[in-house]
Amino acid sequence: MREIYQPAEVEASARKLWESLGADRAREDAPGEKYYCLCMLPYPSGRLHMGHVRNYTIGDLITRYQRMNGHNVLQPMGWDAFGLPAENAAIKNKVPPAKWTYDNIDYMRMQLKSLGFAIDWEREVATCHPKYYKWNQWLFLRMLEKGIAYKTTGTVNWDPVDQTVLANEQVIDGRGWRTGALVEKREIPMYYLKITAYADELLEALQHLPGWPERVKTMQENWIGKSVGVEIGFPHAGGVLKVFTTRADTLLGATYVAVAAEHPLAFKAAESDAKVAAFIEECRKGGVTEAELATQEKRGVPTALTVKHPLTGAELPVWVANYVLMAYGEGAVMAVPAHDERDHEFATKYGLPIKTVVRARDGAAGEMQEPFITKDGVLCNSGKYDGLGFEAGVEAIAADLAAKGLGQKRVQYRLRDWGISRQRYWGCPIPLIHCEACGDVPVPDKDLPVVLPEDLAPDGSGNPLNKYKPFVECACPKCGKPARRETDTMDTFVDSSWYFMRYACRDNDAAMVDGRVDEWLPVDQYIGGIEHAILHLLYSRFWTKVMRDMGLLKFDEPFTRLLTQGMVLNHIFLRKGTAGSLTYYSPDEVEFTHDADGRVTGAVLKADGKPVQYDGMGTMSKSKNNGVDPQMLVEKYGADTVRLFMMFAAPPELTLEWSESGVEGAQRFLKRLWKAAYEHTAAGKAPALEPAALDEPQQALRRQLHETLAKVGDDIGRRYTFNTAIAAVMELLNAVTRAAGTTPQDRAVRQECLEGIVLMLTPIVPHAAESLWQGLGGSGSVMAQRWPAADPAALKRSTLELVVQVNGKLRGKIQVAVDAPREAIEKAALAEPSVQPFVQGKDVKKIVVVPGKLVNVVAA
RNA sequence: GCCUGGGUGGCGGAAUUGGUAGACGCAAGGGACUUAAAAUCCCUCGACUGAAAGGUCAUGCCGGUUCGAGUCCGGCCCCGGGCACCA
Repeated sequence: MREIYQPAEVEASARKLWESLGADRAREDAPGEKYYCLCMLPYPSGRLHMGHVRNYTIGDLITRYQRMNGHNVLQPMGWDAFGLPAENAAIKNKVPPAKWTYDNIDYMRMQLKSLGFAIDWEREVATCHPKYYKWNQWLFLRMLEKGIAYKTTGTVNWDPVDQTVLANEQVIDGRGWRTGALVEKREIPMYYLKITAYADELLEALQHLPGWPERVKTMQENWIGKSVGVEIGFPHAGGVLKVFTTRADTLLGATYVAVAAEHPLAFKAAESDAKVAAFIEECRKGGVTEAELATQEKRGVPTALTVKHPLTGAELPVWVANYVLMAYGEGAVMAVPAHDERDHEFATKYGLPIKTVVRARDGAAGEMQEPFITKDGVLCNSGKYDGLGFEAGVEAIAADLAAKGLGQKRVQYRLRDWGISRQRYWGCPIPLIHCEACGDVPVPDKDLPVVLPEDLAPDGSGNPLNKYKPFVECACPKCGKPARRETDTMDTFVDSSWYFMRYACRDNDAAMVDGRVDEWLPVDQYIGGIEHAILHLLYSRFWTKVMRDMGLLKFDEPFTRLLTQGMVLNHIFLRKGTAGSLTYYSPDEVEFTHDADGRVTGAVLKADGKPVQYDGMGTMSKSKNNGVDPQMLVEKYGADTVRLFMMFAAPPELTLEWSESGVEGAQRFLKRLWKAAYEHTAAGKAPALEPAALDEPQQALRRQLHETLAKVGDDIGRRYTFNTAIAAVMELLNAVTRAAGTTPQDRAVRQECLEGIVLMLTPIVPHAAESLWQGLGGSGSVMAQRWPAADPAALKRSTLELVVQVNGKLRGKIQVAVDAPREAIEKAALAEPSVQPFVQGKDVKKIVVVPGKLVNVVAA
């Protein structure tokens, strides 16, 4: 081996070796149990950023670790290649999205290769490729046949100036991003997938995913939002108004009902009431996001309509209110101001009656403050229901309602069906044809894929497919008459809901999936950003179950274990344009300004010296222009240093604020390791290790090696705390460097230590490990080596150190035999000179002994 | 607003099941080597106090449980992530 560590040379030769060995190819017939290690596929935004490096380094680390443990590992890679940023780039640079996307893929593939990830590139998939998205279309048609896909209307953001639908991201402070026009809600026809039909299974199956983080399961559980309640009918002149409530017990406290602005009753009221009509119109302003709806001021208008209380027959006024969401339940609520926070706020604001029907239990502590929302009370002012608790109250009232045909218990989910229609060009075409005579006609399977023309360039004013006759104009597959092709494309979440299956059978043009999918899947380890905790992961789970029910595959859940990587954050700087548009500036185009005391006062753009707005920390992304390209670092330090630094910076699940400081430390460590190995091998071949012949310091060093092997195996294999694994290896190297002995057994122990260090680091810094392994005299590629196991014999020790506390404060340490009895430990602790002053003259009340850890003397 | 995480030295972080707070690394300061610089090596490095040994305080804030709390409980503050058309 060379005297000096030269990353560029080391990395090039390692990659050449691995390529010649075909080391990264995954073969179905290779020995070892299969292990599918998958990272979320990147959007080809142009360049990798540090979030990608973190994600894929974790995946590569696990891949290589599992290979060393004898598994036959598949690690593929692909491109989530449809989506909005390509259209934005097209508008800005006048390049067709396809060219922009394919160029980006080429560059980013090169970047991934330069980082040395052990990816099987022969399985690469790009979702914008017709051979891929053909199967989106094929499965969509199967879903249509089964009624899982259906058509109805949905609400979108409408830019009245550009006459186009806007993504939520394109709505800034309620205005269109390009026109600055106030955005409106608009109802348009869309295709939906019936994910709600799987709500129960999606919820229940979370119980059987022990390899998923609790927080992700909790988030999905709350997202699905199962609630058990009662659907209650309020009769009125034109029929019955249905509401859903989980608090049917409070029905006698209902003093009005409120409906959403999009509710049929609201429209009916508006026919003869200009104020109601104006309010509905007012509610149409603004965007459609839940965050926007939930934070707006609660407002409403009364209508002339009333409904009858289903039990008392009393007339209750109907209000139209913006806090009632059409998308949840029935789009209408019974309002019980005394026992619901939102109803209370609304009733107080508009002077509506508040009737208390729940009081605290007799003898229960706590004051009765309004609104009294606890379920732990008893009914009052409710006639025959007085005295009942929550559950008994619900049961009794539900039974009486059922008898009248005005109520039934049912389950309500917060989860809504998945709208997949997008009024956008750069996506997978929805395979339908609209015929005046035959209606919506599915494209026959033989005509799939419906290929997206790749040379169109959007200009921001809507989907260019609409104006492109060769695409739009077609013959009806049923009657042959001229017809119009659907120009909406699919949500890109469709593309990413099954890509991990296609890696197993990418070469099969005759079927979406084949038997190899059941061989490789489910994914053993999935790794990706926490931002996908709900949507992507839920859609993939749903999609898998749909395919299972169609007999296309045999598993129920796509991802057995999930590691949610923390976001890599960076500063965000922006300027607001005249029409409300935002321009984001990269942190390296910007400088913070400071006052005389060094405090940050603001930031200016280097180019013009004028202020920019600081928008806090946020995820590295194309849209915020705050991604850091790893390429400079890779070129300067090499891939291994970048990988090591990234893994050492923090545990994988933690959010990370980007900082480059520490990269040099990672490089320094590799140089130190290289130097230690070089100096060791330069002195000739080390003799064989004779464990029985070791002196005390040699034994201690060897024990540290084996303790480190045990810890690092646990940190990587079980805990997934790669930072502490690296720290332990650093400590070991420090100990090896300090032990300067040159006897044959000193050299033998050092050889064992260095080999262990190199093997432990192989998953993290594979290129350097390859050279070091060869240098230390190892045979074959380090890629073929097994993960080193700790030798129990080397771990044995005869004494250990216990901490002595007095009243919980550290006062001393004692050495005791491993098998020392409790009495001896207590005696030694009390006799310890540094402990003496704190117990002298005091009454020792109790001595707590935690075996192997500490002694705590309780004295007063 | 709702759901879900996080907050520990100058900085990234460690402390795995309630048991030594600050491992490992960065930055900084001092020293060695060098004509010099870089690189490398050695030492110091939470705050206050003390000549030292040591002592006291300290894990966002307030309170609680416990022999013992960064870790558990209650209440707040701040910062991320998601909220269904960014991916």
